[in-house]
Amino acid sequence: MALFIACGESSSPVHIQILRFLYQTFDSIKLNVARIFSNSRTCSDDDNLPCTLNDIMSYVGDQCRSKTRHWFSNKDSDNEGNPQAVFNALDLILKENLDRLKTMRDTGPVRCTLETDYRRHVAVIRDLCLGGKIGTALWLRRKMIQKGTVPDVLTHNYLVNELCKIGDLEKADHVIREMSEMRPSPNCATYNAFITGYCRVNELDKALHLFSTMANNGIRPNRVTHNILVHALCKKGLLGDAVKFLGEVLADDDGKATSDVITSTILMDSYFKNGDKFQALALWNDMFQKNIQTDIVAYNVLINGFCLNGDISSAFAYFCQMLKRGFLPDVITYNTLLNCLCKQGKLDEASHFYGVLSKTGVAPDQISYKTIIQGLCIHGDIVKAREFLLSMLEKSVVPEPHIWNVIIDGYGRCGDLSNAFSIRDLMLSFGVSSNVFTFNALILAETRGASCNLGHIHLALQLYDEMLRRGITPDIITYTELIKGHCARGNMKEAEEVFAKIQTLGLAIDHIPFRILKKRYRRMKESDKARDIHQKWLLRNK
DNA sequence: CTAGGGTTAG
Repeated sequence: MALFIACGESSSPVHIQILRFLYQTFDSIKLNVARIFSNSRTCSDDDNLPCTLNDIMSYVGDQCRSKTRHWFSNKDSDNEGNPQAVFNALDLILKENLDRLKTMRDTGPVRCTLETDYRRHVAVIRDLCLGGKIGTALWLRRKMIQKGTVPDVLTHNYLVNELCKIGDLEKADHVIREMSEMRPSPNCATYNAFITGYCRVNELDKALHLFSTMANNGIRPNRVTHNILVHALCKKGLLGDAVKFLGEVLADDDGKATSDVITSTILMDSYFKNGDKFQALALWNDMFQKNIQTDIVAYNVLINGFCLNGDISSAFAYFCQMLKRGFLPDVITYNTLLNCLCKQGKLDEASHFYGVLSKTGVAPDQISYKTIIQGLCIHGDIVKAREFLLSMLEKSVVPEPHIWNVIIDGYGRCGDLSNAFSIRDLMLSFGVSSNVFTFNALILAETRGASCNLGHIHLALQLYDEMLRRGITPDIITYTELIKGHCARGNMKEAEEVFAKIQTLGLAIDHIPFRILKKRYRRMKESDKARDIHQKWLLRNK
């Protein structure tokens, strides 16, 4: 009934199909929701509870949406129905049903065997974790435990992993404690997730401490554990410690020192980043000697390593080798090489390579576009950069803010204010909001105009006001640009005011604002004031 | 997709 109302009076084929679809998918969803509610007779004291109902609804809604989308994509005719209207209708129906289910909850639980009940609940917890609804997932876990059914270690690991991913290590710790005191006992994957969590928030010492307690708890760290810590050490620039660590843990392994491709990849990457391509290559060759199967990530690290070295011909040599060995390059391989070509100013080759990329079925991503558009802008080919932007729009890919900003900046730097602003307007029309970088690019465009064509500094100031009105916080670049603009016009009083403002705000300041002011005072033969600025600079560095 | 490696960056 509600469905007919929601869909309107039309009974076109598409609506009938939607109806059929809804009735097919709805039962399973209802079941899930019912199951959740059937266990919630007592109110939880969990602090996450207030969001529970919303979470369930959005969870169910998401499932429905994705199914609907899938359903739509399978139809190529009768498809001019408005999907948003369908989603609205769906939401409406879901809300009604949730209300009904609430009533059901009070009148009696849904009958089901314990085993299917358990399996469904566990599956819901897993899905909630993967969907980022950790609060609801924890709540459901507690409900299960209160009913005397304890989720297995795998399900707990999903919970721990999600908690660590959002950085709530306190709660992860709490869950793991409960696991240790009751059941299920944490396993190696539990610890690995927890260790990764600490590494992610840069608490390496805690991660290492956790590692050292594993043996006491009767859990043997595995290769994954080692890789997590080796990677974290490398990322902190402690390659030497990483190698030492690896040597120690492998020595404890009764000489069964089987290294794997991931460990080698981590170390190889780190050697390259430390500028030691010989050690990196030694590792690569070692992998072949030990008959370790390489993979595409290892190749990407190798290719990127040579790119970092500026050795583009070796990078392409290994690119060819990987093709010959039957490894299909992925978008990261292409982006790496594309970036290298752009950095070296080989824009023609980069464009050509981009053409190859798109013909081999590797879809370019935002990074591909960003790389090539930025390369083109830096090397002055703003026209071509703009063409790439438009080609994205033709493919219905909405560029991320950074890409728009690069083009706006490109126009600004070559003095084309009208195009800079028209791209900004185009960006807004696609629903992408300006950010601090957008405004900085526009302010730079205006102050550049001001330096050759005295009189436009007020336009830059207008932009600054607009920025504040929109709640975008100016950064050091914004203020530096304003100082530059004021100096260009000789408004030294205003320039000094902005300079003072930077210091009041306590923004991290570099040498640029000092240099701009000093230079200007020197040019004005105001050597006292120039010296004054210099003194301030020296004072800062004390 | 129970846990581990690679590409961008005004």
